[in-house]
Amino acid sequence: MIIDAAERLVAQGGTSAANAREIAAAIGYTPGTIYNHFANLDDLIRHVTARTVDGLTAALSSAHESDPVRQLHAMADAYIAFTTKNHRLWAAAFEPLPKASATREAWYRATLERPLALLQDALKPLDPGASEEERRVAALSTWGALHGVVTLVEGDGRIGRLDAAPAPEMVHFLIDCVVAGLAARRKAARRGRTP
Amino acid sequence: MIIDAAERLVAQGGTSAANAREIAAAIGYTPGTIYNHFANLDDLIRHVTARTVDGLTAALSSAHESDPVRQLHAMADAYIAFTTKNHRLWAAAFEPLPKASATREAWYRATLERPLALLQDALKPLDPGASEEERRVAALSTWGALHGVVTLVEGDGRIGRLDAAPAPEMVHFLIDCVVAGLAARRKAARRGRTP
DNA sequence: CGATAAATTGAACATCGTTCAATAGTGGAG
DNA sequence: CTCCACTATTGAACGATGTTCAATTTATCG
Repeated sequence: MIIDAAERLVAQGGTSAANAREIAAAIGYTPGTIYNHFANLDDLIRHVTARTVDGLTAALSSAHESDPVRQLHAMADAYIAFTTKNHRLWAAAFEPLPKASATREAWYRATLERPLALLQDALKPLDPGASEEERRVAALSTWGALHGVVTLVEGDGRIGRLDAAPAPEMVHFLIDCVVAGLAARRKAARRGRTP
Repeated sequence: MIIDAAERLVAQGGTSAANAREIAAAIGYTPGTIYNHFANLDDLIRHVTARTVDGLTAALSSAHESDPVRQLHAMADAYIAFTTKNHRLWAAAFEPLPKASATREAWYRATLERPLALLQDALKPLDPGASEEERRVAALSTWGALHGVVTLVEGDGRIGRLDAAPAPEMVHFLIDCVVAGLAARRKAARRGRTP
């Protein structure tokens, strides 16, 4: 219930709108109550973020294409659609925290791994010879690339929101680049094996 | 002088450490003085960010390689070196602002365009047939990709700081992907022209 | 020197996260 | 039903923060 209210407030007005007093008012309680259920506000917002990441995982899961390359593009489209639709929630997930939250609970880290695993699976047909570690790096890089583009184009930061930047076009360009890069790597590996 | 102090404080402890009273104390003045020179703290931090971006521009400018591909990799290295060395300042540049700073002054936008132009120039030899607009999209995408990787690996956000992620390796992988992607695009264009 | 302009002050206000003794509510045992 | 242990909730408080502004100090120049 508290998480519901906090999620709604973050989605509407960002983390600054999700302050203790507003959340409490939204559910008909007082600020003190929140601290009986969460260590502090960051803890609460982290639960909201976990939900957001789960939403992204679901969005990525709904992309189904037979061709591996089309599958990647579909996932990129789903990614952009999700982050633009929930861009306040998404921004909250990447807000720098005043004090780096030292302890990262296992359930939270598992949540973060889930969308990464989807991407890693989607990359598998494109680079069958690669090791698991190589594929993880490729998946992380690809996720980072998508994330960076969305941040630059739609971010609310002091740098973000560069105008006239077509996010979908940029993301598809990068996906094509990753596909080409993996193909080149595979070709290089074949050449190394049978010279 | 105020900007100097604010920059030092942000570099040490992030934007939360650069509050009005600390900045004032650092220069031997009182909080009120700051508001005679800047509209508000965000305005001040934006000036700090502009300096940071100028620093990145300088860092990217110092990369000089004859081979275009090596040039890109050198710039990526310079990018990573800069953002890790100044990662508090860099994080401040991408902090989501409570209220989206509506008016973006011309001088500030010019500052943001400078590193992008460097990247755009470096991409030119790799895709000579492309239009200026295509190259801008490619440069923006590449910048976004680098930015996203660094954010994921070194970010202090609720998602960032995924462990065991080697940023340099990821960035070089992405650069190779962009190179391969541009080569593929060039090849496709040639095929289209002389079938 | 004296008057006008500019810069600086310091106290105040509102808002925020957070704490905690006091209070209200709940669910069984006798 | 009564009482008691326990839990949940409260609301007032504290400290820190961004910001304002009349009063005061400092600088400038005729």
